[in-house]
Amino acid sequence: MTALTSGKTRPVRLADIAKAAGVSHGTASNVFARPEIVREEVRERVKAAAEAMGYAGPDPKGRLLRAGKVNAIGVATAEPLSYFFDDPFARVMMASISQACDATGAGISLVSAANNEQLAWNIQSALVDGFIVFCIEGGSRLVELARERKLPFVALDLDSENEAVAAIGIDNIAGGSLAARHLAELGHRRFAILALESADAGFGPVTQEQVETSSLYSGTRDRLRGYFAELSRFGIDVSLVPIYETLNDEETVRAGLEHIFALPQRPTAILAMSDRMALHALDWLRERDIAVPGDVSIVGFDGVPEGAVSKPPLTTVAQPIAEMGRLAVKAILENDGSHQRLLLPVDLVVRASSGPSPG
Amino acid sequence: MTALTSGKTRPVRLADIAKAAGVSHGTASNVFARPEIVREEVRERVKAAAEAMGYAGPDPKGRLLRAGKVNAIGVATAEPLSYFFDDPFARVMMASISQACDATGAGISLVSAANNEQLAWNIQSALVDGFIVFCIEGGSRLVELARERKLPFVALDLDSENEAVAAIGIDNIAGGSLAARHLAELGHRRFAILALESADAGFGPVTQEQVETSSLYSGTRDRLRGYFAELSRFGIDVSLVPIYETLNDEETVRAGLEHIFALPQRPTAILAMSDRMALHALDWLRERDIAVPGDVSIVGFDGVPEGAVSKPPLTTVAQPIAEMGRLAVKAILENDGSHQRLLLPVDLVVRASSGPSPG
DNA sequence: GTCTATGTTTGAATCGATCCAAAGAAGTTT
DNA sequence: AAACTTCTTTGGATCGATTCAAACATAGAC
Repeated sequence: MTALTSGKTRPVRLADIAKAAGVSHGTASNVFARPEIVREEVRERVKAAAEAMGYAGPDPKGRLLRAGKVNAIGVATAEPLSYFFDDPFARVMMASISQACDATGAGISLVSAANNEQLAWNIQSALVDGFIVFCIEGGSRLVELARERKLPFVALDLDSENEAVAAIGIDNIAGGSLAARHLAELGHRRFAILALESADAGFGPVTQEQVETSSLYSGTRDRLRGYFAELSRFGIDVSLVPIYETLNDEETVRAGLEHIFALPQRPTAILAMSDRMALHALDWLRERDIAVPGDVSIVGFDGVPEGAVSKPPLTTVAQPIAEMGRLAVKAILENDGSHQRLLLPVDLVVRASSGPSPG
Repeated sequence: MTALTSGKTRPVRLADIAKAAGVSHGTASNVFARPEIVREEVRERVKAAAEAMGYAGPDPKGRLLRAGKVNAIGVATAEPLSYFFDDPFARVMMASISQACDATGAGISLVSAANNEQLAWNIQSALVDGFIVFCIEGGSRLVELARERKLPFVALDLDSENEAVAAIGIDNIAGGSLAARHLAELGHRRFAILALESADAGFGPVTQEQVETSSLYSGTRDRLRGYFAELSRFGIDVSLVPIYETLNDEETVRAGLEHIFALPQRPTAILAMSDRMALHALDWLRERDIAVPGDVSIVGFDGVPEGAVSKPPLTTVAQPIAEMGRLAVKAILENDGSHQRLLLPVDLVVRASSGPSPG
């Protein structure tokens, strides 16, 4: 019934309907933006013209340029886009970020890319008011790219050593201590550590020195410092504690456990630097009928919801993920030019995966 | 070292650096867009000026207006934003959509809103080249809103009866038949059905007629038709099969099971219209020591990955989720003005939650 | 009949880029 | 020396809106 609804290309601009209705484009704009200041008769005439010509309303592209604000924040990662939907930690974080955005009416743009070149372009051309950067891996380059846009931005996790970038992170050292103390107090003395990466794309057994010297991932380093500081306090010789770095996926976690449990001294307690690793470890242990926490206790890190329903439920160091998401969104939207670095506290959540040492 | 990096507002435009470098704005633009056609000496001069003035590169806002294309697709839902990260089906779908986007270099904008008014505005002002609409609930309004933008768009799930909108869906009738036949062939004769909504925000026991007459959710209706067509074929009186509608959440699923198992004739087989419901049902049954599939068999719908690792693994009707995501993205990006309605086939995936009838 | 207050409408300026036809420069042929 | 290439650069037009000071109407006050 309406005219030309099925026309292929349909470049009807505000100016067109203004002309058709016999008013200036200024008035036509007001009809949509502030209808109350336009005389009713004129308003109806313009609306009728718009309807007749199949005008879809003011094009946001035009408005955007004038207004300057996009009203959307970009969430960037160097991982593929699907990371946001696959990784448990990312999902919880995104859920909290999206709640904060919903509350303020801001949209979310996901930014990422298959390769590095694409990533640069995607960040440079993202239509956003600011960036929240997940710097899980290869963070430094991502942060640099985001910085170059000169938009408000905040890094999640303080992996970047660069003091000049705004960041929201957690106290990794305290978190490590919390986990280690819990197990030590339960009487454990033989430990093994499932670590996150300390250098790009590396996995396998490493030493404390290697982690300390590879400056790229301060999160890994600090959690380890927390573990070791506490274990030393209990008189444990940390130089004998095996550390196995994984890629935070099932395959390398399993490889790590094979390695650890092939050592002469089997551990009674495992410190995992992520819940994801801990959950994979739980599977591996169950398959081998190694009782948790009867034979081996395990403590994760992150506090993802999956940990609450695993078999057994996972003792873990919980990050205030919801709080972090909220603060990140706030930092972007209420940006005042200052860039602060926030260190949030973590919490030990004791569930059933940790118990007294069998010894 | 660099000039005014910390200035509060910093409106450096391309024209500014052009003037500073003593070239026309056209040339300055070329330095960034097609550097190879600019003489090296000039190029360096412009770049130096940009650097000195703290120019972050061409503002995408400006480029956008000229180019017309945003290079991003919007994914819209009437649920809160966090739906994308919480719901298993949505997550798998989003993962496949994001893979398709990654492959083509397109970005993703998440569109949603707390209330209906916000939703309208968010859709009207979203900077996207097209919409993929998740019309799980309240689909019709959402579809209408997206239509009004007159951008390419495609609805996921054919819940909208409106033949004029492009949509990608699955053969719900065939899917229902597949599930029902599988159980009937295993000897089951006493069935119960956990249904999705057939009318807005409704849950509780319903009759076949109620589902048939509430036209809002054709997905629910068609799955039911598939179930009943097949059960009738096996001589089962479908008017005696209890149907309980849930909100697809734990609470209402549990309420549904309480209801169903309080009936005089306990079922030996449950047909669930979503994996999410089926998984909650599995929990409920385990808590009551009702053996699956010993006492009761259950078949889900969707084919989410969680179903493969549940206890026991879930027999289900798998949707080609990855394929749907890919096709949806393709439909937006290669939009040729035509709107097609695609009906994709589904697959029965037999796992351990279904077995011979105990009778 | 002039003045003022109030309510509408106008049209130029602006947002920040890209595109392109035409002009200019420098080097080759004829 | 004129004609023809080839390579660079220029500056105006354009994308689609919003904003705002000024112009214009209309009505009521004096």
